[in-house]
Amino acid sequence: MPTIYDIAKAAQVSPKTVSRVINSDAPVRLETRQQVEQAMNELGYVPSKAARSMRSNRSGIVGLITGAVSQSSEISEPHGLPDLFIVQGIQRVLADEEITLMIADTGGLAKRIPTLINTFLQYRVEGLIYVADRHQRISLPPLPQGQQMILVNCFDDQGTPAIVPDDQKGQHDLVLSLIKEGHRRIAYLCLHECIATELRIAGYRKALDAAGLPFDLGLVQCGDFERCEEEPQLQWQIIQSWLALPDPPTVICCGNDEMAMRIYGVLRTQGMAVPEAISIAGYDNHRSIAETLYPALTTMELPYESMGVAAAQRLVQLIRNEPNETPTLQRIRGDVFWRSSVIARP
Amino acid sequence: MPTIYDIAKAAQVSPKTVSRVINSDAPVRLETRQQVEQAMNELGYVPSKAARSMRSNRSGIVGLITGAVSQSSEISEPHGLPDLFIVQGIQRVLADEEITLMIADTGGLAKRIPTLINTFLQYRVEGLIYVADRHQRISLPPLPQGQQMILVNCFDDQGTPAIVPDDQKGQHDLVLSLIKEGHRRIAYLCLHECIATELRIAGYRKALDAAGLPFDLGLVQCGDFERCEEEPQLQWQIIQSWLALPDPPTVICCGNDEMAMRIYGVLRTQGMAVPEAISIAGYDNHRSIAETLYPALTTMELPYESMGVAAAQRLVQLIRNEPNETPTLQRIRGDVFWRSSVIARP
DNA sequence: TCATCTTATGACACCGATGTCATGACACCG
DNA sequence: CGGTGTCATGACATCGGTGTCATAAGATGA
Repeated sequence: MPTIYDIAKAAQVSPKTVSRVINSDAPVRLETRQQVEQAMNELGYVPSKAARSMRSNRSGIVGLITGAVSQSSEISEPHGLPDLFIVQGIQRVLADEEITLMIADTGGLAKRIPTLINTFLQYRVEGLIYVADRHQRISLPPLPQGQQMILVNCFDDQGTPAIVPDDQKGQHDLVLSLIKEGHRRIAYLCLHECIATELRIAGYRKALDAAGLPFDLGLVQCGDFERCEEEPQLQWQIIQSWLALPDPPTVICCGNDEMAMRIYGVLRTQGMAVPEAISIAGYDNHRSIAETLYPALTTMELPYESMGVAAAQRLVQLIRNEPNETPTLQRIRGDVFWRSSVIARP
Repeated sequence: MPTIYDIAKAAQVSPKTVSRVINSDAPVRLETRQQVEQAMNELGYVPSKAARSMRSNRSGIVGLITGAVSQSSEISEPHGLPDLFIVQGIQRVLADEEITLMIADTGGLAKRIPTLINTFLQYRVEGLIYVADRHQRISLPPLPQGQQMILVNCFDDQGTPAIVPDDQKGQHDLVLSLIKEGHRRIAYLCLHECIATELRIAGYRKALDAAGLPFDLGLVQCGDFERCEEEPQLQWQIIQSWLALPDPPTVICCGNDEMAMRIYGVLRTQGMAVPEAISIAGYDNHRSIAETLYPALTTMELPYESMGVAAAQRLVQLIRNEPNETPTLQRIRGDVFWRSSVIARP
């Protein structure tokens, strides 16, 4: 691979002049410039980032650590695939800023994180992004002074800037939409206990309050049995108990789209049509499920891509040392995706 | 960030001695080594890859280009998500080799490829990987002499080493499994015309031949109507025409798991139970669908992770200049995942 | 005791860019 | 015509490591 010296020799100028042509940071006579450009084309010159970043102290690299990427291949669990969209959002922003993204993944082992961070530090990354596979509280090892970092889909107690989904507002908006369509008795088949579930139940309750509807604790049940053999029966038991109520629910909100998909199966096995007999709503807007299900699923978007965009923009601000008044914990809102699994009630 | 000179000064040795401690490539007196190590710990020394790779001419970086990553966010199409598994497989191998992966994505625009390659060349990547979002023939711009590259999920006419799924063998094995379970009339609702479809139909036919069963052209139909409004009806028409045959099929193979999922919906709407009335098989082993559907879907795995592993291993071989006798086009086989959507026939 | 070898360490140049400063050729002005 | 300013270019040092070679101290053997 030719160097700037090879180009200089071929164009019969000094290396510094070649540098000036590349960076156009000082005037170069047209004729000289053309000679240099010709030499670069003929020799196929590509400048070395290593040399450049050594001199300028700017690597142009941002490092991203994610735990979810390979988790799914090791553990046979619902995989946290959607966080790919977070990476997409980040990429889009960074590409515009001419920043290169390096991605490392923990393979599900937290103890690998220090090693990964160290690798990134060797490349003198200008910033770090940690992406969690689900909304959670985390604690990362301390970084060198001045090293910027952003947390995505998680947060810590050290005040590191963090981008999380607004789970409370999300469930709130979804339930409010259902109420607007005339639903009064809204059941919630939630996920196991976790931060998202807590926030979403709060949002669910707030929406009912806002509409002046009573909060019925019996209508909120955990429907997540970790895909065990008996899951369909257990879920059906819950639904049956709801249907036996004097004032049964007209719609069931599910903890996520996968659960909604399984509830479709359970209901159909029992001869109940969606949405005619009962409406179903999901959460996540996991498109390969929500759009493909028949009928297509009404759901609340988990705004992964927007979260990625927000994270990258905030990191760029930090790197550029631009002032910003964003709170440490930045909550990103999603939209309701209204499809045919919910029908209006008079 | 401290440099090797700072460590040298703190430990009262020469920079070269510090280098020797870091690389353990020459004997250092125990006492000296300890001084150096202490200084490194105290100052939080992290060696600079830029400086290192400049001197050693080895970047330790491999570049990966993928078109699928952001395609899904721009175009509302079935997204090529599963190729994330390819990246996982690659990562796993490269991590063991202490190679860092840089990922760039075209955002679905082929014209961005030269720019992305150029960026990677600036980092002096030791190898390049191009990952396509579906099995296809491609043509990439020429690379500098000596630059290694591997194609994944695609191939070209220039003899670049390529890793593709063995679609023919895949469909063949799936159909053979169905035959072993007693199915004699096997319908195939395939995807639109493409390389995978062609190969899979060939595999389907070969399996029938091997079992001495006749190939009935009428049992192979394109069931892919690109999610248009009328898709369910059109699919039902095809299925109805099959059921009206004097010797109707007992199982339908679908072009992929998403299609199988939609066929579940169509059949149930028409009051046909899966698998009692008719068995269904998919393709891809897209787990969030195949495992979540009720009943769970029998399907042929698209061996994305193995493809990633094979690609990375082969690239490492090329980089290390190790001899290998692998053919240019390397076909990777997947397994049949037998679940409850297919029942045995007497 | 002196020549020879081994061990541990340092001096110095170099990888490929760029920042700083110097310099030569002109143009312009008084 | 000499002083000043601008333009285009080059010489040289530098970023943070490592390869090459030199060298001093101690070990070994004749």
